[in-house]
Amino acid sequence: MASSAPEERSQRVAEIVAAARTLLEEGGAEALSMRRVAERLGIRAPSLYKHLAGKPELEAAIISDGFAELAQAFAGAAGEGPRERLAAFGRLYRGFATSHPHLYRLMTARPLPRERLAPGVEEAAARPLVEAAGGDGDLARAVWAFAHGMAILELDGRFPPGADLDAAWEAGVTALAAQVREHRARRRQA
Amino acid sequence: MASSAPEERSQRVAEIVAAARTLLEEGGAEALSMRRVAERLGIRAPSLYKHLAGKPELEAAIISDGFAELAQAFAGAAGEGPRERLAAFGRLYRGFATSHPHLYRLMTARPLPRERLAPGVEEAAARPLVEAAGGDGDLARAVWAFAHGMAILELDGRFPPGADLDAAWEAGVTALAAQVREHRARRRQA
DNA sequence: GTCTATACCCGGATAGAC
DNA sequence: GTCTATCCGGGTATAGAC
Repeated sequence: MASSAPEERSQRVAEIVAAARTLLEEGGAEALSMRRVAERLGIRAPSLYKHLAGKPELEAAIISDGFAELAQAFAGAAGEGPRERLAAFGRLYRGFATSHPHLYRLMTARPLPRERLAPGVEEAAARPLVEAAGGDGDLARAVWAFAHGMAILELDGRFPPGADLDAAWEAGVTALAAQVREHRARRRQA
Repeated sequence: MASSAPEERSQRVAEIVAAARTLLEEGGAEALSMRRVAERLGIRAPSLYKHLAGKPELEAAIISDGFAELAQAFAGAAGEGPRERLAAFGRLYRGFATSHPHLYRLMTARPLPRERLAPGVEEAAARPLVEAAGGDGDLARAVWAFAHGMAILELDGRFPPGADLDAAWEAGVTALAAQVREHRARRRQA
């Protein structure tokens, strides 16, 4: 069974997910344990299993919420040409990742439990990306790979200390925007 | 203390690292436990601590070896122009990731324990990337982000089932190669 | 020096009583 | 719906046998 959207969750389940989310955002994935979630709610860990199937389902609920919030963040993406659209997408993407680093990691840095997610949330978050890429699926995947790579490598502290990440983002956006423009030109010809 | 290079490792430590590497490559990070490593060597887990400080040091030894192998793989990278050099880099990078998925994840999908690594291995693996990017550090980081994003998203099964990943790689390489060419042109002017 | 046995703490999860 | 008791597996420290 797929995880319910927030509105369909029972009061108790919503409280559990909220407590779990707080633990995750404050202390990362290691801080998110069933025992700790229970402790935060003043109950024992086994009691949680009367409301949720287990930890994977709890994580999936958090991930579903994350995708919904990401899609909402993208709603504010605007821009005249491919260049500005891609740049705006990049700013929002990076902003989400750096604002919710542990949540972002949970959402992206592992295989996605698609069967447990609320239906449609992944697609809703992906759509603005495809649009920013001018409708070309291959290019959209290249853009996503770039954006995810920049975001996750920054979160993990993998870039050198003095690295100018704004400049790296700009270099990638510039390169990919030129491709979007070319793809559009080819499309007009056909 | 930094992890020793393979040649400086004692026989016993080398055997332990080899057993750990096998477990990792065969069963992923969850399969890599101190108990299992010991079992594979016919001893008990606590005995390992006479040879190694702990699991983080064992992982660091595996990671150091991985970087050395990655640097060696890049040695075969050749190409006439920026386009072909970047394409060759991408092929080798993707090949390494798909040939050793669990090792690649251990090396890249988490913060890097730099203090425990054998000195110089990270830089040796990074150098060919900077060269492929034409010497521009910002562009090199954009290239790395793209390559890592493509590799890790493929390993984690995050792209749609029918996605043409060869085409996505090509789109990104084409876009970034054009930037490398432009950077070179600007450099000649100055 | 190298290994063993034992033990502690943490984690996910289940069974069954109230 | 919550409890207690319990199991399993993991990393790790200590004590002591050989």
